[in-house]
Amino acid sequence: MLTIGEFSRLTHLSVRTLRRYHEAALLEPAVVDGTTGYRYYGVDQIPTAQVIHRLRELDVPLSDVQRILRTPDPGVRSALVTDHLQRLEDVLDRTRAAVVSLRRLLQPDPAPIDVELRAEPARTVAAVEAVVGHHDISAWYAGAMAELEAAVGAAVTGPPGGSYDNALFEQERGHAVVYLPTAAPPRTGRVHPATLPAAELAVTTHVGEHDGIEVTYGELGTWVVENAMSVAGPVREVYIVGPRDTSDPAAWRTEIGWPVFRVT
Amino acid sequence: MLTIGEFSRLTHLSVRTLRRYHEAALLEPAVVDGTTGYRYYGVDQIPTAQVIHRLRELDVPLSDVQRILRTPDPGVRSALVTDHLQRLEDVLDRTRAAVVSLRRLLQPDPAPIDVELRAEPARTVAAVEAVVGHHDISAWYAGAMAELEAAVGAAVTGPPGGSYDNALFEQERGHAVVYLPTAAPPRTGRVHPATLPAAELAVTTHVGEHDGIEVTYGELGTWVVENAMSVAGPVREVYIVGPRDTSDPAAWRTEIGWPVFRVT
DNA sequence: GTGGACTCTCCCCCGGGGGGAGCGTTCAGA
DNA sequence: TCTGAACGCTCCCCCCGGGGGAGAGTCCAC
Repeated sequence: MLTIGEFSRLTHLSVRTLRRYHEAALLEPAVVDGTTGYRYYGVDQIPTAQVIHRLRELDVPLSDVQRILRTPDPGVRSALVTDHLQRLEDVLDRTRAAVVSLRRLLQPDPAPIDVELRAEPARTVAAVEAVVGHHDISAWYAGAMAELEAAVGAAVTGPPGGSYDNALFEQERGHAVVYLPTAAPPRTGRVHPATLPAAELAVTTHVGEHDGIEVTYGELGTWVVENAMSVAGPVREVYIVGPRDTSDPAAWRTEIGWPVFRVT
Repeated sequence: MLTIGEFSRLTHLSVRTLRRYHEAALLEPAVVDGTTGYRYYGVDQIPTAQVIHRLRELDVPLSDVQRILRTPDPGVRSALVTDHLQRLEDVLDRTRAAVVSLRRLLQPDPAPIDVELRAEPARTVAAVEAVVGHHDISAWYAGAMAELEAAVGAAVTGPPGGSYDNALFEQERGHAVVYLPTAAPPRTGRVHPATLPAAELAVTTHVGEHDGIEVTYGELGTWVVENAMSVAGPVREVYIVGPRDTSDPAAWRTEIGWPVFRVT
């Protein structure tokens, strides 16, 4: 039996943190003295403590750590861990994107953007839609687009696009639509016909990988306001040239269209 | 002038967060109506908002964001940013280390470790010591060891080593010593003679890169307890084979010695 | 038996947000 | 010109995963 201090020295977890883990039923001392409240740990709890320590270093929430520890089947358990490692990869991607954006933002010479005002008629397309979290977008997009391409096949009549609720960016969660234009939209699985409403769009083209796209959004937003307009409705993107066309990100072209209306 | 809602849509920052940034004097609205308290933002504040957004995505604390924004000189500013990116790299390293440890911990078949009980006599070495943070250790170690090697030169009589306070791991901050053994320890810069006290050490050898070393610590700790002993004093490491000897991490050998005493 | 090290609980603090109540303001359409 | 919806305001409490410190009780070796 080890006192909490000894256990702390052996696991490199602070005494405070150990108490917290006890309270959270994450790592219960082998024995708790009923009268003094003293916690005593067993040597066999060291590996568990270490697993917790590592998982916490990977920013796995305590609740998930608990779920992982309570999973007896090692296969299932390592699947849970792998899952978190995947999430870590996603975080890494976002970090990379933020770095690219930041570099572009801190660039002293921002080239002015070309914005075109365009009246877009309503049109019906093959779409997949969902309420999705900001951070899950790219994974969701990949799945949805794959399904769309399978359903539409060669009947595609233009580049793919998407429509994204502003709430998606403001509250991390919102409605998203991705679509492929086609003459007769099928209805299979998540794919179904959908109508993009007519709108007056302020359109600009983002060149290059998606990582810096938020900066272009900002520039477009500035343009909109400076031209005495206001935004109305979800932003639209059209992937004129994308990863399906070329693997060279520098050649990618993304049209960003923000529905606007004239103020005054 | 933009209302907070409009500004929110344009910058993809939530209204709540914008108010928070105002409160923190991070991003003050261009105009605040004195009677209604309504916040109004200027179009020219969009780039600033975006910079903040990206920095926050990189987990830069608001206080540091503020410092960066208030730095007028673009050179100094980008230096601050680069600094944070460096810190990000360090986080990444720790993440990688945690992943390695985790894989080793979840391995079903942990080979038993060899532990030797050794009475180490006191000895005087050339040392550099400091109170450092857990996360700054590797950088500090690199600098200290470079200084040591420059001071001692060819008079080295054995592999380098270190002694690390337990507080370093428990409270993220503690006393650390790195040393090179030599007959006549010099006194230059941070380098000075120091005496490693005699101790009874439980010694084991960690093979491979340092990333998984915490696991070996745990195994050593288990051994210590199972052999009716208790730890006393800072842990010692001796870098028998390290990056100065070979660039192949798999060949590295690190002796870990934990001062122990027998418990009845 | 005593002193110092250790441990206990309890409360408040941090950062960076989110949810919601309750109320005031704006503005476009009737 | 009125009115109601949408929007804005402040205020309070919540989340996570810890840290600091007070004040009191406990353990153990000398």
